[in-house]
Amino acid sequence: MSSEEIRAARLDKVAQLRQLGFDPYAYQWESTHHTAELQEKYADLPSGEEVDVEVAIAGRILARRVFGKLAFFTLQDETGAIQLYLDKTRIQESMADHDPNAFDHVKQLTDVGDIFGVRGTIKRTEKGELSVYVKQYAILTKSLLPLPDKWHGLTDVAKRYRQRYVDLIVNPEVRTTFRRRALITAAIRRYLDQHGFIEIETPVLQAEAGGAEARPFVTYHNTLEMDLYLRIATELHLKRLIVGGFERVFELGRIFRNEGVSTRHNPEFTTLEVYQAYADYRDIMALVEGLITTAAQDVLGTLQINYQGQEIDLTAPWRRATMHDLVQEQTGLDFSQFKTLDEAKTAALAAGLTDLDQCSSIGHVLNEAFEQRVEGQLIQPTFVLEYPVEISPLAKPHRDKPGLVERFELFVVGRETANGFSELTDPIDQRERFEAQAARKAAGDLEAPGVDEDFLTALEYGMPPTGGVGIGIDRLVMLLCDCASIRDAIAFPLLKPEKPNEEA
RNA sequence: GGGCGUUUGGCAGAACGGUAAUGCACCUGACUCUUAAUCAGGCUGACGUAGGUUCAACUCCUACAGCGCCCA
Repeated sequence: MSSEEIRAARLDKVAQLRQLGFDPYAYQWESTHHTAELQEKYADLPSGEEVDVEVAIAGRILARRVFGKLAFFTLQDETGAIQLYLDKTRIQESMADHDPNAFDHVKQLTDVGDIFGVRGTIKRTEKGELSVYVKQYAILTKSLLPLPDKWHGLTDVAKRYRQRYVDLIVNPEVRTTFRRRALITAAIRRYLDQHGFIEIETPVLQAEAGGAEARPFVTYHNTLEMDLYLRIATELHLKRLIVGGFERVFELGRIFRNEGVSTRHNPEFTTLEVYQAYADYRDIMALVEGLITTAAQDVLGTLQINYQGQEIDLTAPWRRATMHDLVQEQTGLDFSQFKTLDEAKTAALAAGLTDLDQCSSIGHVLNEAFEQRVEGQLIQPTFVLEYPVEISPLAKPHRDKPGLVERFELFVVGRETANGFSELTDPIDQRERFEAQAARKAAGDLEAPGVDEDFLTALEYGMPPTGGVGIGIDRLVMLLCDCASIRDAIAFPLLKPEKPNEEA
């Protein structure tokens, strides 16, 4: 039978239900329990025994095993599943008032996929399966479309992302991931709240997208008749709040970058940015350790995690090493010895590094060496310290090391997971760095932002010494939920439309 | 953006260039302890799109599209 015919057959059952006086799209149902509660509460009930308390549950029918005068359904709700024991004699007796043929109807008119509510007692069957021994039932929502194969499930990844609702129904571990994701963000907010931080929402629509280097999405405001950009970071507005007198602020929110899509990149993703007045980057590193270990401990109950077959130990304190030392470790190159860009490039090429044409400074070459040789090696959590000023336009110069800034990035399983620094508070220095970026923008660099004059004005009023950090929440969720792709950590990742639009 | 791979019904999954399997689902019947229920019978329905080669294309070629992996 074709899917159209299956759908038609189910629509016919909808009509039959209405004819019998039942609403196939009910309005309400009162449950007394979730399935997981029942499974836990009656875990020790011996086989063959019944408990004479009445319970009510609801959920989706995942499987049907129907006999002549007996049927077993598997009912799934948000918490798990339980078997329904449907006995003809009992059902016909209990429902005699409003449906003398209740048992025949449950056989004829229900399908796998329907939303079903039942009331009954608890019984463990003789074969040992805890069940709700049904007295009354109601078809709460009739399903028209068949679910995927009960045994093989839905494995086509594209279909899983496009029809996440089906994925969630048939792949329980997907629900675990998103439940954990919610617990992780809740744990983060709780931790920050306990440490005196407040969350303030900053604008998504901006006249100038700054605070990072990335191509923004452009949109248009009709009545203002102007282009607006979706934010690429929350940094500059949160720092304005520090200028305004808030000492501990954060925002956990969505940002948008008009860049490629991959297993580690989605165009919209979630970051946490935190700013703490009177703190420097060392204070912030301790904060990051506290935040992530607390979230992991709260949600997973352990700091020993397995990510895609690798054992990761999140126990703090984490390794701290400078970018220079790590690059030297992997390549033998000592970048502090180089005096000119040419010298650095020549040595780097000799060491086997590639694609250095774009590098416009020694710092860029160092960063390239780091990305090519070091990043992927940093499996256990590692803070990489002291970045070149050329690639860190918002960080404060290092108090002891010229040419470097007080910045760290956290790497776990070879991925950048957090990026923080002692924030630059000198408005004159900041203007020079903005102008260097603006020059690159003018030269055609699509990722370089322009000068944010209002932010400079804010700095001229004076920002206290401040430490800040951004944490990629999707990547943190990937790590803690063992997701191979960022698309497994985002409920509805961006996908291209399956068929190109026919219009214009 | 480049390379490689992949795309077969609602789902899963086969097919030396020669009639497009099979399982689940679906339909009919039997069945009061099943849990991938079983047994008997049954219908239906698909080769991503557009071209090309060929007597003949799911199969070979080209382009396009979606998805995946690797690289940028």
